[in-house]
Amino acid sequence: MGVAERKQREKEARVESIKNSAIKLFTENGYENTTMAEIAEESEIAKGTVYRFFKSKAELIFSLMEPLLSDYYAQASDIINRNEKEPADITFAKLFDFFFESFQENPAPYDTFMYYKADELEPLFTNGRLTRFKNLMRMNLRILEKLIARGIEQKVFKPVNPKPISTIIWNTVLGIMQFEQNRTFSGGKDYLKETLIQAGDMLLFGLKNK
Amino acid sequence: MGVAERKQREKEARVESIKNSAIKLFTENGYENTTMAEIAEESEIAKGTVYRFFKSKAELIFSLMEPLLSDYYAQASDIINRNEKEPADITFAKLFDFFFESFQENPAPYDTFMYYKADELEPLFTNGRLTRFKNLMRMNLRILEKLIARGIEQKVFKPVNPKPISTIIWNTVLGIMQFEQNRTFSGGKDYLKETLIQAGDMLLFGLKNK
Amino acid sequence: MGVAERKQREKEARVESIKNSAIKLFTENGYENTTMAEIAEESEIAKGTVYRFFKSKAELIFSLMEPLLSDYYAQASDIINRNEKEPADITFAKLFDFFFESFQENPAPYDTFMYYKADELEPLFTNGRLTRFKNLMRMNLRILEKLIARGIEQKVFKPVNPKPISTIIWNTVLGIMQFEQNRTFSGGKDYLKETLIQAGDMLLFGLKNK
Amino acid sequence: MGVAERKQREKEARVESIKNSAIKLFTENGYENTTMAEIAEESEIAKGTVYRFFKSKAELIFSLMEPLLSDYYAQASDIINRNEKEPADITFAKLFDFFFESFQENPAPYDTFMYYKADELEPLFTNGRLTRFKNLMRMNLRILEKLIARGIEQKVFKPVNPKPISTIIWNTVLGIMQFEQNRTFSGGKDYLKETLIQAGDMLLFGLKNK
DNA sequence: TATGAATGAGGCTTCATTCAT
DNA sequence: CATGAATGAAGCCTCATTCAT
Repeated sequence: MGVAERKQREKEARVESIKNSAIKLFTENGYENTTMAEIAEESEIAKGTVYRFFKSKAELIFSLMEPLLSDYYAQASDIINRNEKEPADITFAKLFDFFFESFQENPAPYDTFMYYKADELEPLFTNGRLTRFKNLMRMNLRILEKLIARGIEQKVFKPVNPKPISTIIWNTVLGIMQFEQNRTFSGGKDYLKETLIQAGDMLLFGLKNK
Repeated sequence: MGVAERKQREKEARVESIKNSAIKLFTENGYENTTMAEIAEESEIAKGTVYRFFKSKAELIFSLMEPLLSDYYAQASDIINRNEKEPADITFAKLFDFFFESFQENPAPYDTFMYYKADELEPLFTNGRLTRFKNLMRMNLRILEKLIARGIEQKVFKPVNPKPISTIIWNTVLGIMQFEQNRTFSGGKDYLKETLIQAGDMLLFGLKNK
Repeated sequence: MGVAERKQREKEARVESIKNSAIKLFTENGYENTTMAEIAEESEIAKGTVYRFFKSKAELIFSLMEPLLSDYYAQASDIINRNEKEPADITFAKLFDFFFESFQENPAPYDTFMYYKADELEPLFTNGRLTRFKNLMRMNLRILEKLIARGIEQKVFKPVNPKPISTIIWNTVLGIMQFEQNRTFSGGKDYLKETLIQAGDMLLFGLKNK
Repeated sequence: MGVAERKQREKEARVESIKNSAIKLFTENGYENTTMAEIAEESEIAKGTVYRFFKSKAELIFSLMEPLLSDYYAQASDIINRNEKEPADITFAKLFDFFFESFQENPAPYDTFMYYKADELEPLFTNGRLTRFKNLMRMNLRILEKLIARGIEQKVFKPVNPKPISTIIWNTVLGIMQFEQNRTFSGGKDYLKETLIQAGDMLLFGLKNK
């Protein structure tokens, strides 16, 4: 007994390796321009083996995106719900920091996530997955709306409409990440960190009352 | 007399029809998930006819994206250069209004443009097209940087680094549009206009000195 | 009356022009690599007009090949039948000269003829055309066999089997022409005339008794 | 142990099978009139499988033609260089026998080779392949020229120009083979062997001094 | 009658997925 | 379980032919 555990560990290592290869290649070339053969080769395992762990290419990308949204929701709602009395701008800053840190720690999957517009997921995912995915996305928006609404109630934020504002925030961040992904435009230098922090400041500044 | 003109008009109508079908389908399903056959069918013409007007699928999407960036640059640089003495926040507001209006007038091609990250264009475009495309993108960023730098000099804007800020602005806008494109998330109601205007205000507010 | 004739002349000029363009292009690029559009453009007439004169691409190449074989047969059988008493080697030399001269006068269509192996004509031609074409080819071989048989009877030629020998002769000539067609192999210099004459001499020499 | 070997054998069998199907169909219908789907079906494998072994249709026909020319050159130059002192007519006879025997042993690929005029290869092959192919063809001609020149020096052959004569020889042989390929003309009976031997005799006879 | 735009069948090729070993 | 060869559906594009003007 120890064999089973080793097997288990090896299996997990394999899954991890496949995911990493997929993230790398999806990020570099896009979902459609990445073949399962390339992912397999990058992982140094056989094509057939990839299918042991992921029923399809769609399943594979889904398995990269789902936990990201899911975990983020768990953590974000925790931050927001745990500090109900705290001024919303402080909570907001915490939320932003959390996002930024978890991105810095493990940036790869974010790219994959950003890669897709929900519309393109439609032909890709079976109905169940698509629904789950969209729900997660909506939940993440709602929790942010909740925080903004709270800030307004606390008179910490201006009396804005929380729905569009949550969209602005969410997409400012994603847009920047997507954009900075290719040095092409920014002229080679990596401004991602600086840009994200500035964006956080600007957003918070724009929200604050007075 | 008039036959040639009518022919010309019909040809243009067809080109327009193909472009519209392409925009619709690319927006709905993405570039890779749209076939030339579908575009032809949507335009109610034969597959071969599409190729009379667009040498390839890549040529087709390029012809949707290029004029957008190109026209926008022309107009934006005009706005920015024509008002050198004007306070930058005023010019900024004009720029934003211009963007918003031209988007409202003809929103379709914007979707297609937003669809693509430059990385994905690489396998798609021949080198010449890719270079042209990237250049246009960079030019649009630069003109915005120029305006921000001017505002800083005028003490109208805070002393920020114009490079990341121009990226923030550009992507806030694009991110919102991309996102609002699917009602799914916003719950069906169209917040696009409201969101964009709010975003413009927030950005400007975040930039302004005092 | 004059108008009709001019029309007729114009029509014939057009047909001639199309044929010449076809010969040129078929020779340069092969039948499959030549499009009807190219032929039309080379002739400076519209694609549709080509179809006024030639029902199909196959009809067009057929109309280039058929008269060649047909005329050659007419002339060759005339030469052979008119000189029944003459020593066969003399007649053979006449035949060869005739071929060589008519080739020199108007070499283009020969290329087209040589271009095709009969097997490839099968998918190309309707049954009637194919039969006619093969018959012509066979008739040309038979008339040559007849001359050889006569020479043997006259003791002017060795007692060979006329069937294979007629094939050798026919194909030596065609083979050389096909080959010399591209300078590539012969190193740029045009040896066609010299080669054909030498070949005629060799063939005759090989046939002669003593 | 043995599994790898069997796999290897099976793979080779498949490649062989594809090549044979290709030869058969190219010979019967020509390169352009043969589809990859037909080749696959003839080999009783899936279309995609053909592409495991041959990157493209052009690669497939190239792989049929190249070794033929290449091997022939190797053997022919060996025969010619090994017997420098021998009378050239004897060497010539050996060369002809060798050709005839290797053709009898494995006639199929010769058909494919004969099928193409160099001009038609141009749009087909990438520059590297085309160059290699033309070089091989030229090398084969040169070695024959060398033998003829030697025979002239030895006073065994008439003082002819070796260049056109080598062309005559090469094409007499190819022409006959190409022609006899379709029974159509010869009336069903197979005269190929007889014809080739006769041709060899005639050519040698035509060359010999005295 | 001449034109050339429109048509759509069909070819080559790729690649997600299956399956025998 | 792992492997990678085999499969065949599906996409892009060409071009012979038709047809409206």
